[in-house]
Amino acid sequence: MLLPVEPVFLKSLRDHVYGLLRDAIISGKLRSEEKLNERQLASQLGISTTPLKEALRVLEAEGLVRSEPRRGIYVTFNAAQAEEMMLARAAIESMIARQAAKRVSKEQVAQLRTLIVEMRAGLETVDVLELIALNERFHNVIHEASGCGYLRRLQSGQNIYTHTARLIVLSEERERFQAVEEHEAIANAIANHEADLAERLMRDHVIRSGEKHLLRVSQAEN
Amino acid sequence: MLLPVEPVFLKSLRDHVYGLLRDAIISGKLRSEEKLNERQLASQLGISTTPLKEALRVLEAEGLVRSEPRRGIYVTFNAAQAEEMMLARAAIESMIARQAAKRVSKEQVAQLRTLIVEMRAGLETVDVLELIALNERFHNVIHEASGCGYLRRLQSGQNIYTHTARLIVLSEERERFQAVEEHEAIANAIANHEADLAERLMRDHVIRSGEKHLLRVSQAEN
DNA sequence: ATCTGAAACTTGATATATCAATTCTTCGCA
DNA sequence: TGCGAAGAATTGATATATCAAGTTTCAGAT
Repeated sequence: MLLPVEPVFLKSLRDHVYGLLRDAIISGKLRSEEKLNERQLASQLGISTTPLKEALRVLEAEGLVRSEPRRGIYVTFNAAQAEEMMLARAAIESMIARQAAKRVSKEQVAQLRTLIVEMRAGLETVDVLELIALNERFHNVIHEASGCGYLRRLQSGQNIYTHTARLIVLSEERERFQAVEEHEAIANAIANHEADLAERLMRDHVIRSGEKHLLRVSQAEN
Repeated sequence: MLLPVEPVFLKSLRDHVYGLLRDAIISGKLRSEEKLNERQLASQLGISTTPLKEALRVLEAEGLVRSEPRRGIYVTFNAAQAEEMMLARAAIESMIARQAAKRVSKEQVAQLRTLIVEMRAGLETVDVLELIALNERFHNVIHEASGCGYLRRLQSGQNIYTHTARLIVLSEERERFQAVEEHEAIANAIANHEADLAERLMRDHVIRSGEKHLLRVSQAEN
């Protein structure tokens, strides 16, 4: 059996550049209000301006850069915006949870319950990587239960936490416990089709853990 | 005194084309799954492919078209997505209302109260255009009170209602009454700094009136 | 008749050249 | 010395040319 091709080669140049620039902006390598020169950046990356321009348009649509016609392109990202992106995540993710509570199937409820059990077990083993994977699967089940492809996509655009940030946050025992508690409450609300409750719990969960991530990020910068 | 130049000439070609295509997709002139040929479309519009490609990337970032590398660009918009965009609007707008309730100034509270009074007066005069303008100003005050530039931007990207749709919906007396009632309740919640309440009221308001808009749109299509 | 594969064709991906608006520099006049 | 206009330089906006992946078509073998 053959392995799939490395994703890098499947992505187009513009997608690659887009990811590159996004990471640079989110991680702070490109500072806010820093001017980006299309030609210079293109030659620096060893590409032409066409794919770069397309990548910049996507970043502009996401609100990470601002383009002033015939003047320049400026990075637009700071702590305040990071917080707003976290709030956006909370808003969208909680709306997804709301819809999931309405449409979840019995199989999906079972999946959620299984994941909760595994998370509880994971608390003991202290394997942070596994907990991160479980978290992702948990949210994925909810996303699928919601049946909201557009919201899911919109939500993924608000993601600004790096893998290392997740590692640091989940390495705290208190955080691990609280996260599992909250996940269980959310799972129960969805299982019971309590849309309002699921929405509220999810919103509070994302905001609370988000504030913790943001705190870590700002600490890491100083 | 000179009038400002027509906005058309201030916008770059790509922004113009972007708006053109977005309207065409939202209004249904371009059907879902319809294939867009870059060259054909460019020559049809009388432009080169460069600004068109940039416009298409923005639409792709917004989830209105889907680009399959070296295969084609396909329109992605249907009734289900329109509903999800409305839900996204509700989620984000309610998060904005939540923040506004925390940060609103006394002057802004006064502005909201004034607008409510004007809306009540407008109910009698039946000037729909003025009501639409008042609605917009009402939401704008809340947006400014929230201090959330990013959320505001994200929210504006979820707007799919045309001017005529607004006209039709607000031409119903029952809808006008209910909208003003809801606006007043939201204004009170924000004035009293009741973040949770403001969020919930705004969410329900956007969803309720949104469902009405969507109903009108789907009726207009058949 | 069906399947295979190579060639022609289509089309998005990428590169390069040109255009035009903005900014910067500099020279000259008050 | 300071202001301002002209022109050079910069740079994003736009147009055009080229490349390469994917699709289609059709001849030829089984």
